[in-house]
Amino acid sequence: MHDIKWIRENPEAFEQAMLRRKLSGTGQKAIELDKSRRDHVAKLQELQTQRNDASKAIGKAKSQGDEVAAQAAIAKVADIKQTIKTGEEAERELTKALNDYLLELPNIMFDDVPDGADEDDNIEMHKVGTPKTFDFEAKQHFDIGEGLGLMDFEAAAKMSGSRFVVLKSELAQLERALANFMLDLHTLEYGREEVVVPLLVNENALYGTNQLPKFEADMFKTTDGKYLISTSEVSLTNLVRETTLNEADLPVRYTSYSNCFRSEAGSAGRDTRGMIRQHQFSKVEMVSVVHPDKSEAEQLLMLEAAELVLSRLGLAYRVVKLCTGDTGFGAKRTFDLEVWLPGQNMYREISSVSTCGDFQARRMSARFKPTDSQGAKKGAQFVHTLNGSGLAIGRTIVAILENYQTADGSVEIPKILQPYMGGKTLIKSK
RNA sequence: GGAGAGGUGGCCGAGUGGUCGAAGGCGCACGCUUGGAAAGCGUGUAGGCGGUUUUCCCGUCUCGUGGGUUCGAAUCCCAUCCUCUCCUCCA
Repeated sequence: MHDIKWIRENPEAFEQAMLRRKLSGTGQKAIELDKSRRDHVAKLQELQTQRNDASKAIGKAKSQGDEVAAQAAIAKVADIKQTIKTGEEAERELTKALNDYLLELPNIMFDDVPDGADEDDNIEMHKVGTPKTFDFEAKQHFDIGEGLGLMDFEAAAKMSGSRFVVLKSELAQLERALANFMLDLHTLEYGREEVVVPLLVNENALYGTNQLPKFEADMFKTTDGKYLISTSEVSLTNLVRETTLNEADLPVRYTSYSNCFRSEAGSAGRDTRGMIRQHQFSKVEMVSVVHPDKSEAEQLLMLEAAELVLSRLGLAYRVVKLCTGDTGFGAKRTFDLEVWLPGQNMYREISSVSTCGDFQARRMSARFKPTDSQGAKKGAQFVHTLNGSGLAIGRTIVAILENYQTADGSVEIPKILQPYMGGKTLIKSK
């Protein structure tokens, strides 16, 4: 969420920033809403002052036993009452109108985010590894998985419908091995705190990480008004909701292995086969809560960690910087990691690392108290939040199947994962 | 799910309609005291919004949250969320 004061003081800059999001006139609209609210509040406060003065006079008169003066003051204030009541209602409405509007405005992107319409305009930053080729025709992951008899979409469809999968034996084990491998990397080498989070959250949490109000359709809602998280970014970031941290506590670095649930309402027809796009998938997530001066560096650190996961798995990938049209609602800048999939013969997104500035922190009131050079604490400021996948497990399984497939349909197990798979080196075709 | 209790400032805790944003204590900050420290003494110590304008001040709102009653609500009423205890259920 944006600081209305900042919009007020920098209307041109704000307009320019929103134009990059294909939105025009937003700043002006916000300022109008704010202006009518403030004008109203000023008037209302004037009335409240009158009422309060009169009420104090009543109290004073009563305590002195001067009933006549008290009655006079009561009469005087009686007609202000109704005006104030309607005025307070109007204030609530005006405040809500402004707030609702601000909640729907996307974050301001960094200047270095390239202009562009969609993913075709993303900028490739660098490539690592050589895309794998085979002297046989590379299969897609679902053919490999089904061929192994360890990936069952039909069984999943019977009980759950489309976009679910059942993994068995070594593939089920692979899921667990990947989670452990990734969590070890993030906790042992990057000092992240491992967290088990709620998968079901209330709507406030989702306003905080900006899934709401705009993207309700992407989520599953329970009958009692809760939502299944679409990413554990939601739960991890909300750990600092409504808190004021000490500056010395920063940075806070979390990681979590969790299931994620997406209704993917708008993606019918895309990636209908296989595990690329599922209603339920698992992911190891990174979330950092940092001092505003440190968020640039933190995003690079997160990116590095995600890259390390891929390179240790021996997977070729590239890093792209998302263009304006592809950058998410809450992000100031996003880097995607795309892994090479021989079966699809293309790079596919496997991780996304975003910095949100204070956009989410404002929404969930996550602040810290700065300490000056004398050690004295000054007023609270908003923290910066970042999130990144490290990595999406389902898609990592896809990548391993396609990159480590062999001519006879077996799949080699990447060296780094073998200790996590009981020393196994190969998932044998039956 | 049933019954009960409770949610007050950084913390503990008073306050059941009137000058209460709120006693007292703890903590913290500054000062005095001291060779230094402790103790002691003194002073100060919530946040949001708006105005003024900036290092001073004023107004307003905030005692879980949202409504209501009232000239006036931390105090009364309603709803709601959360916590605790007991029962039930259960992994």
